[in-house]
Amino acid sequence: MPATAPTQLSPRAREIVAAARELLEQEGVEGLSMRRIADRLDIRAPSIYKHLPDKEALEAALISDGFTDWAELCERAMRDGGDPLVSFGDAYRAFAHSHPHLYRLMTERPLPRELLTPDVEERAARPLVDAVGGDPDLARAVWAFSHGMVTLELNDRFPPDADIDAAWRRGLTAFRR
Amino acid sequence: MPATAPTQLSPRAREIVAAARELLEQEGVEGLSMRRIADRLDIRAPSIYKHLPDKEALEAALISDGFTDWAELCERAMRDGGDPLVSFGDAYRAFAHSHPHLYRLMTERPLPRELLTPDVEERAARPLVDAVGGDPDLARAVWAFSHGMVTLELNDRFPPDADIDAAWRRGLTAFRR
DNA sequence: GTCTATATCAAGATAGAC
DNA sequence: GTCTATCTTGATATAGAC
Repeated sequence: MPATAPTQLSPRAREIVAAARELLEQEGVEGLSMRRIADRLDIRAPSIYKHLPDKEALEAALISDGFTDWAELCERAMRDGGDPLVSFGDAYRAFAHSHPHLYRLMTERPLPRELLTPDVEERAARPLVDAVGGDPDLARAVWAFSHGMVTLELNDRFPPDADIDAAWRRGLTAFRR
Repeated sequence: MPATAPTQLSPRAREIVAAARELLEQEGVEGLSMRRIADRLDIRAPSIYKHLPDKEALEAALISDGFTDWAELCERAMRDGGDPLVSFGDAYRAFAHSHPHLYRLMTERPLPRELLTPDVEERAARPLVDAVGGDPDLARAVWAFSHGMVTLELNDRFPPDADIDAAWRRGLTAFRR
């Protein structure tokens, strides 16, 4: 029997996912355990399994929510006028920096696509494709640049004196024309 | 007492690191355990601790070796003539694809810099800085683009019909002038 | 240089009572 | 919807004998 995305989570399941999200954002992917999620709700870990099938489903719910949040933020940013690539870069950076651990969960390994809310990945990708006039290769290049900047930054890979704003500008203007 | 990089590993420690590297490249970071490294050498896990202080030191040795391998590959690529950015991109991609799990270990979290072979990080960064004429912002932008492309590719984030070669070309030519 | 025995800890998950 | 009790597995690491 293939795994399928839950059409909807029960209210209680949503509460569990909300607690998991708080835990994830505060402690990181390594700290996200069924036991510790349960602690935050003052229940025992086995109770979670009455509402969600397993940990993979819980992570998939977190990732789906993350995509939705990102899509909303990005759609809003693209509506605000100004250079579309700069708006995109600013939004990308802002999202990753406000939720670094969620961002990691969303990007560090292959997606459990069968478990995600349908179409959520496509929705998250659309604003950038539109912003570059529909050129998929350019969209992928801009995405890769932004993703690379953000992860190198989050992982403290640039030297302390690096001008990270300048590197962002250098990259985005290179793609502008 | 601050942790310090081992000036040199004993011959036996080098054998352990070599076994760990094989295991890492075959099974990934999650599969890299002291027990399983020991298995490959037909010894028990506690014996490892007579040669290396702990797992962190072992990972640091793997990362140092990875930087050295990368630096050698990249230096060679830059000597081979042709467009420097294209040579760099090809080398970056080749390295990440031949050692995806080592690449992950080297990039997915902050580096244990105090434990690395001295200057190995700088050596790994130099060829690109030289290739772009010493402009550090441009070097960082190209690095971010390459790192982003590679991780999105390794994590299967591009759609099946994506023309990944075209996205690489689009990015690298954008940086060329 | 390697061993056994052990400490310590934590993870995901299930059964079945209430 | 939650509980207790439990299974199963696996991790890093230390002590001390050989």
